Amino acid sequence: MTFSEENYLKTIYHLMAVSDAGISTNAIAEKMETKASSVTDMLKKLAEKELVNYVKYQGVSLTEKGQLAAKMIVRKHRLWETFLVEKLDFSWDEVHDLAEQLEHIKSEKLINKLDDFLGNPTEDPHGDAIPDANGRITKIEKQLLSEMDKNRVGICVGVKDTSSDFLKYLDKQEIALGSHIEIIEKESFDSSFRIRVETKEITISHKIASNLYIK
Amino acid sequence: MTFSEENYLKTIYHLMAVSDAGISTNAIAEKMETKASSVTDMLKKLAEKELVNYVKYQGVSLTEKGQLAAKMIVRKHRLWETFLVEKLDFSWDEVHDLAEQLEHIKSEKLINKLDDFLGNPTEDPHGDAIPDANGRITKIEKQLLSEMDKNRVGICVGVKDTSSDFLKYLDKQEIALGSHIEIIEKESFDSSFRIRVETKEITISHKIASNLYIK
DNA sequence: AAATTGTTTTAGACTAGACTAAAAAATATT
DNA sequence: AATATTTTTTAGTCTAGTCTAAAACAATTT
Repeated sequence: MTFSEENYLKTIYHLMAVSDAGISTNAIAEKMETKASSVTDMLKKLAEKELVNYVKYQGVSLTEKGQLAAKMIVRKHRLWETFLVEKLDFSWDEVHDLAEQLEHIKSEKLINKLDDFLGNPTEDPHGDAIPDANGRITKIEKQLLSEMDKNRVGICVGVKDTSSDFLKYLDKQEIALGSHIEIIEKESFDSSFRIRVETKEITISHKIASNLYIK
Repeated sequence: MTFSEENYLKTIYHLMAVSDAGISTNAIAEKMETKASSVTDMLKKLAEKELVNYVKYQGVSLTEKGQLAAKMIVRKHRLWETFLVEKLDFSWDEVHDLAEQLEHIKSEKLINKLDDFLGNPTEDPHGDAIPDANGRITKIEKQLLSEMDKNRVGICVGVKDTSSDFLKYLDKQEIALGSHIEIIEKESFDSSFRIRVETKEITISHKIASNLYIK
């Protein structure tokens, strides 16, 4: 499988996680910052290889085979991210682009050894689940902070947006995975939140709250 | 720089280490298992980028810029090999192909952090020197076992041939980097060697002896 | 020095993956 | 239901890197 094929599979996989319906050509094109015509070409190729179900004008979905392949790419991506943060001391906002490269290294043995080396983690540094060698995923029950009620408490277990900007903002506010969070007040006017992070009280916007997962 | 460009640079670098004369198109083609015409095309491209000195029909050599680029690729290759053996517990005959992939990951920061993580090694698992971040190489004074006299003793510090077959042979004979070697006898008829490896006495062919570096 | 042999380059073709522009199909609007 | 708009596909072009076959050059032999 080529780099490009792998990137398409991964993108379709991520889009399918959001909406189960057939994924549109345009949605893929937008996410990959490419043109719809390029997507169509690739979809034909992937369909030829039985990695996607593709019917002209009706979008695609992954086949079983495609889904497994995609999960293996996600597995690699998240294991490498974990390696970079845990072992090489990168910060969580730096690792995405590197993992985008590393996820294409071809070797099952390597990734399984890396998995062992890291102690078979089930989550990456952003709180996302790492599929195991068989593609199985340990679901984490989590909730968006924005959907929680006043006075609820919990632990920050993940982020929805993983953009560098957002992650840097969290660092600045000293919000990290594992941080203890308590909802002190919800401001109905602008939907902002007054929360306590460990011992510190801060105000965060609705946008921030809707990108933080709490358990 | 593309993968392909990097592979050409690396190949030229390795060939230059053997003979300082201009490297021939054919030599490159053979080493890379490609055709001479493909090599010519690429040499033009590399010359355009001022990575090689190329004059039609007269072979190539690396420019300063090309040499540094090549060293950085070798640096990455050897650091990844070291990582695979030291941290992930691969054997020394398994790591080459993987490192061929990993050496193309683009990030200075990553490779420097990896270097630190490994404790800034100066040699890889085959005893080859690892260039530092500036391209500087710590020369190891070493000698081919085949060029040493009777009764000399030393430590195995490297291998010339790094093929999987050869390395597996060494494992079988329990010859490793750091092994204590003593030359007991040189057989003039077939140039074979009777040597002691640690406490064990064995006979090795001239071919084996001429691929082992001793200090 | 001419002829033969071997090496290197050129010319032209191919593939993967991307693109633009135009055509076709699907969806939305009146 | 007919039209307008949007989405998707097709057709054709481009680039990087490879290839084959033929031509040009270099080296060797006679």
